[in-house]
Amino acid sequence: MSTELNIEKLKLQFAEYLKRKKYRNTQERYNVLDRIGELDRHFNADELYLYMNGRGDRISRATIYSTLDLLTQCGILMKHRFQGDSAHFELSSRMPDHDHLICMECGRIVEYREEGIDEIRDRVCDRLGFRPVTHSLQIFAVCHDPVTCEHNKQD
Amino acid sequence: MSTELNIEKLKLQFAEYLKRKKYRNTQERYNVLDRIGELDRHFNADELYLYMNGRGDRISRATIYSTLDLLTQCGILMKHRFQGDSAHFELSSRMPDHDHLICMECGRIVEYREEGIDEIRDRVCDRLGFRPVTHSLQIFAVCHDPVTCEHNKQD
DNA sequence: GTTCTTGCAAACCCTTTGCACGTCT
DNA sequence: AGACGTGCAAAGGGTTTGCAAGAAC
Repeated sequence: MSTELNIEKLKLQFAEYLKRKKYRNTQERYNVLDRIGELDRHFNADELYLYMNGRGDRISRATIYSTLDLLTQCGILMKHRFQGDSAHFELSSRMPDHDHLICMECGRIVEYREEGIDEIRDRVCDRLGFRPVTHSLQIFAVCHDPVTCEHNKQD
Repeated sequence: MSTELNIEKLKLQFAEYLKRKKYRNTQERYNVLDRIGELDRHFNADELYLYMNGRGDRISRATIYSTLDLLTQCGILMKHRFQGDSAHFELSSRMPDHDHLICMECGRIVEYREEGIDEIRDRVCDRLGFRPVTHSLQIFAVCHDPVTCEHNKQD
């Protein structure tokens, strides 16, 4: 829903970033952001590559990786390293300030927001002499109901 | 200090695990655990490989990876994926229930324990219908004092 | 003696890089 | 025109795997 609408704003934000850093406005870079908006979920570089080429865009992995890097640097994307091999990305604006629960049975990733995490983060940073930037609270858990769990693998 | 002493207990725990799973008691497996105890810090597979071969053990990377996997499965080791490429390991018993702060300037990893994280974890699991197993709260921050920070890179 | 584990090297996956061509400015 | 970005394929780093030799049972 709102994700679709936000993409235009994100493209403006991206354009500003490119301009500020003196990077060029290429069609590929904006295409990548468009397609990410269509996906509307966690993805890794190769999933995006396959999705884009599958739907007719002609884009290389090199460009995908390079653009994901730019989008992460300017804060539009969040880059996560969950258990597996590849890095996962998602739009920061999709669900701001959320964390992840990973089901140890089926690997499903559930997003949640919970009060109190920021306070803990700030307390720790204060105590150790750091300035907080961001955090990642990954909860590893198993479902109470195996049926719900097993059948809801993230696609 | 106490780490050294605990290694014998961990070896017993490892032996029990191997027996239960019908895996064999090999010298290499116990050697790996011994050397991890000596390291007494975060490490990745290759650091352990180099350390062991540097001090005279003859052991292959394949065995290192395989044994790290067993030690993780039986809970003796915790496996982390920080920002970089390789997985990091550490003894669970070295500092139970701690989390990590990663300095975004120099990559240093600071361990901390903070009240309230378990409560958040349990609250989230309760709400989402999961049984909590473990968690990992990574705080990304930058130091107030660049001097303190830059000069304390984790070796 | 049989089966599992090891060591080695090759294979593998994800990601980065070098180079020639194409595109933005 | 010049500089940067792209696509392709090859290289790179971390990890896994296939296979023959060796150790545990």
